[in-house]
Amino acid sequence: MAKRVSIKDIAAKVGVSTALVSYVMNGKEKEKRVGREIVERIRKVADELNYHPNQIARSLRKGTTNTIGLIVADIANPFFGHLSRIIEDEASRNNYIVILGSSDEDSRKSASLTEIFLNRQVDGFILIPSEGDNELVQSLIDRNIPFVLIDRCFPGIDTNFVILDNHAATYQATQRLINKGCRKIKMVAYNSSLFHMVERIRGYREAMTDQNLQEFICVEVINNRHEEIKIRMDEIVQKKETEAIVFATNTLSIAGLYAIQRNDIHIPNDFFVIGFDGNESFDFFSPPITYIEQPLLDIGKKAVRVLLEHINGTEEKTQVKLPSLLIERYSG
Amino acid sequence: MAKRVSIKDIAAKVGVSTALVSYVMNGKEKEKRVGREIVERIRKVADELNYHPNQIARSLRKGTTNTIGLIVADIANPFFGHLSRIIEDEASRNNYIVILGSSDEDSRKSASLTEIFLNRQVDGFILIPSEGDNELVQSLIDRNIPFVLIDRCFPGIDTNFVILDNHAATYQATQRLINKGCRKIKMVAYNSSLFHMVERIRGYREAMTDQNLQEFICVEVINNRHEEIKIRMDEIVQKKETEAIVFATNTLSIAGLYAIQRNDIHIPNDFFVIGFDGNESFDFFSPPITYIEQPLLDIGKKAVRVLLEHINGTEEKTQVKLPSLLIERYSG
DNA sequence: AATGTTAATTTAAACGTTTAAGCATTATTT
DNA sequence: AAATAATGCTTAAACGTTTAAATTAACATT
Repeated sequence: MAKRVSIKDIAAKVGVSTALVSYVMNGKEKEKRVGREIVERIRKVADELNYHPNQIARSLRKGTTNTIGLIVADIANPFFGHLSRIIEDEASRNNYIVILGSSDEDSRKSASLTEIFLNRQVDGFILIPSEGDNELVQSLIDRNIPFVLIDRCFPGIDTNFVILDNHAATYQATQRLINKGCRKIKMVAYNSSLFHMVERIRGYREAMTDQNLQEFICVEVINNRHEEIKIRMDEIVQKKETEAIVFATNTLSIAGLYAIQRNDIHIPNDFFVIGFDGNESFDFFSPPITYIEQPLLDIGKKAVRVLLEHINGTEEKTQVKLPSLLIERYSG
Repeated sequence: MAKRVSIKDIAAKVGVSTALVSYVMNGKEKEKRVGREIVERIRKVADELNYHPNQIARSLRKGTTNTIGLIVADIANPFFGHLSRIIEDEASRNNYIVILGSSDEDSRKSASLTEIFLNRQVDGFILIPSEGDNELVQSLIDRNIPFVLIDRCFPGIDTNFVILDNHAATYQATQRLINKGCRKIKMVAYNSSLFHMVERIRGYREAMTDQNLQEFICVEVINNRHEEIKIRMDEIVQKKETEAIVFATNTLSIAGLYAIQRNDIHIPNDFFVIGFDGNESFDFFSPPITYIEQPLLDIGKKAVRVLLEHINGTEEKTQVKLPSLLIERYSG
């Protein structure tokens, strides 16, 4: 790579010190009282030489990189893909860029990614925490590093977060099924202590209890391993007595739909189904799937804004819980 | 943020110059002949103080950031999401990180993203070029910046690229339809001069011509604008005479399936359909959709490897064309 | 004429690394 | 004993910025 034009080159050509060039390039010519015609000459030469500031040097000096570290479970998952795009755009509007890492829901990977990103001096994090990230999150707090959790949070730790009102989401979905006359309603969830999962299960449970259906409460819990999901899902959809299933995540919904297809089950005749998060597949399944939709745009934008406020020194924690929207179709 | 431990702090504590610390931290203690016990003391203190090197400083000094700029059309699109994930992993294995930008197929955006990334001194790019990126690509060449194009390339410009054998892909798909007895086979493609689109159309055309069906050749061309796609797609699927459609991209396939659903058309009774790129939706559509699959893993890995070779000084261009796989289902 | 004020510019340090070059000291060869 | 080599370390510059402080020049005020 040909070496790039630096502030020195401009200074030399104009016959002036680098300080002046820096002032002008940063629009501080008024504040620093740089002479009118010097300003012009610097601007002109910078233009001629096609000067672009070296952000690395700038970052080293200023101690700030205008970079956000974004850690998601898996960027290949469209749910996180969408969120990332929204975050990217909102960051870009504020002159930040995003460096990206996928944790695969593995707390060792998220820890390793945060360290790598910190070595690169990111100004803060947007983190989708994995199970067991409590320590990581606590250590970020201890080191006074700005961050905001999205999608999930830790009730015992006082952090910024922007999440869905998960309890309300599954409560509403379950209630809809009850209103349709279902009694034996199941929730299929991950075997996870993460708060969003706990809350989704609690929403389902509470809806059942509130309608005096506690005896029918049944939460099928699955470990997040590919083979296991498939086997367990087959078992679950095969059970004759099931009247309805609420899936607790998008991947579980998809896996469930695959199982339903595999086992030649007919929705809504055999039982009802409600999915989680939007997905094109929900539209093409027959019948189209009723699902709980998250306000991704709001979550992403808010997360960036909160993060930037904290990067800029805000101390009080911002904790946002956003409402879901039940998209009503023919599967439940 | 509490200020981090630097090499100076270690040097001070051990009572030695920063040079030695640097050597040890970079595993050059043999080469630079650092004393055995000094090495140990430096290691110990670094550990105690929990030293992590500041990559920004390192980058400034070395002129290399171990960062790849990845520009895709839209990270929210699972096709690019998958590819990004593969690239992220392969980069990570080589100690590189990825900074990400979405161009929205807009050549002004890709130009602006490349500049922003260059200011941050990325070592090279993996670029999914947009229509009109010829200039951008040429300017990267002129400035001697390492990059590799994926998914698309410019036949007139000698660059690295890793792409699908697009011609073979649609040739094969079209031929399958012809073998099934179809004559009036359409291709639905974007109105784009990008090479992958041109090649996909050419593959279709050639398959038709080779079977003496040139009189039936019909390429429906659509501009990549949301409303237009919807309207045109409705028109296209409504035409009675159509016997089969080959969609030229994943988004077109999905849009086509939506139109088919909207217009209450039955596949394969009304006509056959072959889609492009895998998608869960293809599995849930009834019937499951036959589609052209790209070897994403190979594309992503190869792209990273080629890029790293060029970052490390290789001069000759690497141009890779990978074969597609036709996933045969019941829609065509 | 001395002093103070203001405006315009330069100087130089700092950010945290890397690394070529230099300098002692000790060991080996002649 | 002198010359040479090997060992182990330090010095200091460099990367490209930013910015507080110093300097200079011009002008205004006594």
